[in-house]
Amino acid sequence: IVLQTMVLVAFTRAGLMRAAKDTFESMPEIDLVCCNAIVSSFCMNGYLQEAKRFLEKLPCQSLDLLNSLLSGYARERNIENALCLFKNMPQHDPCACTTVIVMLIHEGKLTEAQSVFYKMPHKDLISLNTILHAYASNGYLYEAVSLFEREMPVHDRVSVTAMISAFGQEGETSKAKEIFDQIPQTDLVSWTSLLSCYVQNGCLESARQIFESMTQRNILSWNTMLCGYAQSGHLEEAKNIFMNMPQRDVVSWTAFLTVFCNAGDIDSAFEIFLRIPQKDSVCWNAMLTTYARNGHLEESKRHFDTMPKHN
RNA sequence: UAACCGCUGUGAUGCUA
Repeated sequence: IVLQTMVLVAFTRAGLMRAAKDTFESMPEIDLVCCNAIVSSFCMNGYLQEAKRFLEKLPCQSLDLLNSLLSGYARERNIENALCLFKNMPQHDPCACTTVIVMLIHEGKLTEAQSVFYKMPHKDLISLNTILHAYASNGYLYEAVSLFEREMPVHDRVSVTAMISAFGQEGETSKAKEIFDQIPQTDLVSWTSLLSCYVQNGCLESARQIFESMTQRNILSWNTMLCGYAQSGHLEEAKNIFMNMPQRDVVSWTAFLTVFCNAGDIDSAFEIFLRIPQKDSVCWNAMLTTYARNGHLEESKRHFDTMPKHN
């Protein structure tokens, strides 16, 4: 059993689910370990109907397996099955609750997410952070602050990052900075969110200082700084960032395109647009906006008709 | 029983409304 289980697991890690399943079915005897292995790998690879069928045959269904299936449903946004499974689970651990809460938030059902949250017997830091972030990013600043200050015994970088973007969206840059200064251990994400806060509020000098003092940067931090210059029409600075960044993605290209949109330089914008690898709907829209904002009705109509997708 | 490692539920960037 042990050897065959090892083979089975090797197949699942390689994504060869068919072979894993054949291995499982050829086993003369099975035990809990190999059952768990096959079912959880079905879940992780999106074979949920298979997972469910196997799971129903097992004499005892471990909470871990039910959680795996639940997160499988959540991943493919199968709300109905997820909620049904959740209701019928013998226990709701923080992991299962958080999975459902995230799914509900994703669906815009904040009230339902809240009610799952309130019923949790043990609210761990991750579930608190999840709800905090939902408040913070949906404009419920008061609720976010109150949760953060009154109901959370401890905070980590994730909690603080949520608060920074909440304050940032409300234009409270100094409160964002105040909270940032309380983080015991900052990381790239918290630095970038403070950077983004300054950028969103047009504090380009503070943004620049933050950006320069960052000990590490990734494409998101470069993009954030680029957006700051792009949105405020700082052509030279934007060019400088764009030329010096180690890598570029669609976001970088689109941000750079908007510099020319704002400057009314349609030809340069279009040149940029043509060079964007892997165009997505946002960059198509950005080009459309460039025509529309600058009074080129005919061009914008033509561009609209060539767009692969409209939203 | 403990330590370490790996996986797993939460955080940061672009157009428009």
